[in-house]
Amino acid sequence: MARQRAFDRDTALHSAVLAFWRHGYEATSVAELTAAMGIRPPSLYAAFGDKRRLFEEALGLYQETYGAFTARALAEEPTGRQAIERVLREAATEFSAPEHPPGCMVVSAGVNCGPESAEVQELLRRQRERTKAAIQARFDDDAAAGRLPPGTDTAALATYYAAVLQGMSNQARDGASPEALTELAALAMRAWPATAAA
Amino acid sequence: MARQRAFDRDTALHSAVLAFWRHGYEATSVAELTAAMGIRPPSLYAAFGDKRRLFEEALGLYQETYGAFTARALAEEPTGRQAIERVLREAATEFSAPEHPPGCMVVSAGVNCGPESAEVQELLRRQRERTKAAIQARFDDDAAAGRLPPGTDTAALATYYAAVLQGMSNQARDGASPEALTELAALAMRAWPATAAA
DNA sequence: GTTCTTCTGTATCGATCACTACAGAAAGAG
DNA sequence: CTCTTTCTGTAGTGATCGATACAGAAGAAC
Repeated sequence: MARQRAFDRDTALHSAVLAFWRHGYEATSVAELTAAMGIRPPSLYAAFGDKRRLFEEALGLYQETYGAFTARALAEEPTGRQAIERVLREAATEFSAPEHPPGCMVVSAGVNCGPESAEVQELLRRQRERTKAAIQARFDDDAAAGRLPPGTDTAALATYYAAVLQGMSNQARDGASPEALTELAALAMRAWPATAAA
Repeated sequence: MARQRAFDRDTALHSAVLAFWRHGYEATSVAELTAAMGIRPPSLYAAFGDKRRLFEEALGLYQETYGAFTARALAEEPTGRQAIERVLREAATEFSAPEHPPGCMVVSAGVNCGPESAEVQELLRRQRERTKAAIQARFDDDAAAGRLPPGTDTAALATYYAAVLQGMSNQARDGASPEALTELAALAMRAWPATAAA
């Protein structure tokens, strides 16, 4: 029927992920995006709508790839404690891997945005809250199974570990090594409430 | 001799602190700054040089006022443990105080900057490292005095608490209450190494 | 081949960016 | 008063922002 796209949409989207991850939403210009994606502005707008919708798609791809280790650990580990311990341990490696920008895109890509990108900030904030809620859900399982002391505030515990993850992302952006982040993760696990019986 | 300035320089600088604190360095435009400071661009440039130097001065004022609680706690408390415990406790209140933007300006004002503001990012990064080093120095005192188990990695401990502080700043920016942050701080203190003798 | 549709590249839109030229106004020196 | 100096407001600099108008090119239907 018509002319077909001359570039691979998924490859271009992946390049956009890396660009947004490195400099954040606002600081990544369309000119920088088109250069990274190897296309011209009209192709970008035809394929992705506008900069905001491109970011939304990029964030989705990030979650399914680089950021998927969190959901995987939370789903696969038998206990909340083992789940969060694995999340922190894998984050230490992922956040400082040299193959891609440091830290976590969900944590850092929307920090310094003006009011005109309030939608994007809100999108990221909701994602951070979803992660925190998923962590707390596993802790609630532990509490229900008696693996946490009676009366443990699982919401506060989830907030604590969410903050540690965000702090690890910041440290990685400041150049922390995988080893330093792994030590950090191990220290953070010492805050886990002691159970009376094993 | 000559016409004198029609605005109060310190008051204007304080307004600049709040503007930079809220939206970060790059996302705060000169137009927004002049509006917040109640002056016109030529007055800003005559009094402060340019946007970057205004930010440097604003950061200095922030450190002497809103951000001074950290240095104060580290200087005044008798032990490293008491110092970091007070830093976290006061940060819980300061980061979520309704009188000013949430979180810590040193943590959040330079996150999403492009390469053209590398100097500002580096300025903030160095400040974060100074704070981490100041924390570790107090931990080293504790280690030398036998208040920490032999062989304790004080650098890793300082990295951990620096990350917790940054995570608390992020949580505050996401709307965490002073109470939630205080609970977070208390949990973070549970990672403190147990000493064999008291 | 012709037609239709969609993509691509050039070149540009108005708006905003950090920043400043310029002229008038204000205040002390004489 | 005049002179000198510095500040203030208006207005506008070139550059870049996100986003597009337009025309030509590409490919399938016929």
